[in-house]
Amino acid sequence: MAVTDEAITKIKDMIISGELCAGDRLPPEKELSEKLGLSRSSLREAVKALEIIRVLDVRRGDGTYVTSLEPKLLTEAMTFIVDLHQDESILDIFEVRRILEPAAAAIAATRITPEQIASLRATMETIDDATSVEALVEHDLIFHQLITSAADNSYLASVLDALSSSTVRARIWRGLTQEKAVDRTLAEHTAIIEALERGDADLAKSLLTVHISAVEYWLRQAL
Amino acid sequence: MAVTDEAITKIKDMIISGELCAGDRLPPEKELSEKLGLSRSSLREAVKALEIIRVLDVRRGDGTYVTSLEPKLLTEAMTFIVDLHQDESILDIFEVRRILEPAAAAIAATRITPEQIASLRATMETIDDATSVEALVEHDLIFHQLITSAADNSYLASVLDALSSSTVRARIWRGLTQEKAVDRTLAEHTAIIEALERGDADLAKSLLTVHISAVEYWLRQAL
DNA sequence: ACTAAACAAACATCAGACCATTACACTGGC
DNA sequence: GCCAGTGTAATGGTCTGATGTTTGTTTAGT
Repeated sequence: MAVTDEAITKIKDMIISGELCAGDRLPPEKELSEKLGLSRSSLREAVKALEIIRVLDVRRGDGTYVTSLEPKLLTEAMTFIVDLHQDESILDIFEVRRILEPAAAAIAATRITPEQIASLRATMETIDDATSVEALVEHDLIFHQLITSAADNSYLASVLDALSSSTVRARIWRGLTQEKAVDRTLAEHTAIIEALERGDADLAKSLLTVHISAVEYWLRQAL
Repeated sequence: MAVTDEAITKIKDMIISGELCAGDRLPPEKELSEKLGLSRSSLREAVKALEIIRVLDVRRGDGTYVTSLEPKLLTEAMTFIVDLHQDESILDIFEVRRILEPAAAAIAATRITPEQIASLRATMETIDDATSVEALVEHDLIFHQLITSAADNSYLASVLDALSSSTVRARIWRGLTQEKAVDRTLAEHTAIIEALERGDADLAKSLLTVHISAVEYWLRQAL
């Protein structure tokens, strides 16, 4: 194995073993490179790789730290990869969403707070007939994120957020606008909010299944 | 933005725009670094980061290539991150698995081939009373992977594989062995195979829910 | 006590050298 | 003509050392 990959493994092991904890600061690059037995250049490659997947946080002029390692950090790394897979595979991604999002809504229905309901309603009010596609995408993003976060499971939220990255969303809403299907989609959002408010897990789940399937059906035709 | 991060973005954009396709070879490091306007060292950091998340494949003495970008490559990158999140958060991970795996089994029940059924049976026959924990983990890994792959959705398989990384599995089987719960777990595996063979999606789904919930219950007590 | 300048520590970047591996073309033998 | 072995060029892997930039801390002055 290359020295850089060894260094990646060693740093990872230091975190798994507990030698390094969330928030801890790593030794300076020079010192760490000597300890691990490689040059500073090679160590920097390892650190950069761990920074991209949000394991390390490098602060210039200060030092390098282990991130909080919260599940939400998984999103960024996953989104990066999902963004690159956008053609045929989009239907597979939707199949996973159609499993996860209704389940998330059902959980959310039992746990959602009045404040979260209010936030959902607020996102609806930012929309009218003149709203741009970009604003619709933004609304959609927040709407679905509010539901997944109401399910109170960071992993669930992270995976779902990554699977519905904004580049994918943008393409879909552009299509929905052309098909004049925006009204129907927004009406579905309203119905979902009402089901969540009544705590009707079963209805919320079914509504989400219908909601996602509708988009999936449109996509299947468009491709 | 730092030059290295710029380089990462530029390379990513080259892939999204189609300037670089799966399997394509990048220009040599020296040439690419001049084209992007940064030193070879800094470019190498960018390349290393993209290699870790399986976007690039670097072959020493040959060149650097864009990977196939298949969804299964998502697994490795995700596993790397999930491996680092192993304490309290394990229950959240199980909640996601309990949603996805029964759904995957239901889909698998309608699509599974006789060959895949035979492979599942074969994994059962490698096990007896004297089997070591390591071998049990290996069996479990293959068993669940066969089911997710029978669902014929690479994204579903990737996400599930990542969420049930082998480090997590190892801990659990060690616990099951101590609790003498190995027999019951293996019996559940057998029942799942039979449901899949009969194409009974509903039963397969329920069996998976029970199967995962049992482990989840044990975990909740153990923590 | 407060402020601002100086300092030190740490990461950012670069240039250039040399090593190790691989692919490929060439050559000789069959 | 075909194949195996060989050599070479191309390419990534690694190291060293220097310099720039940013940040946090200390210190001198008010």
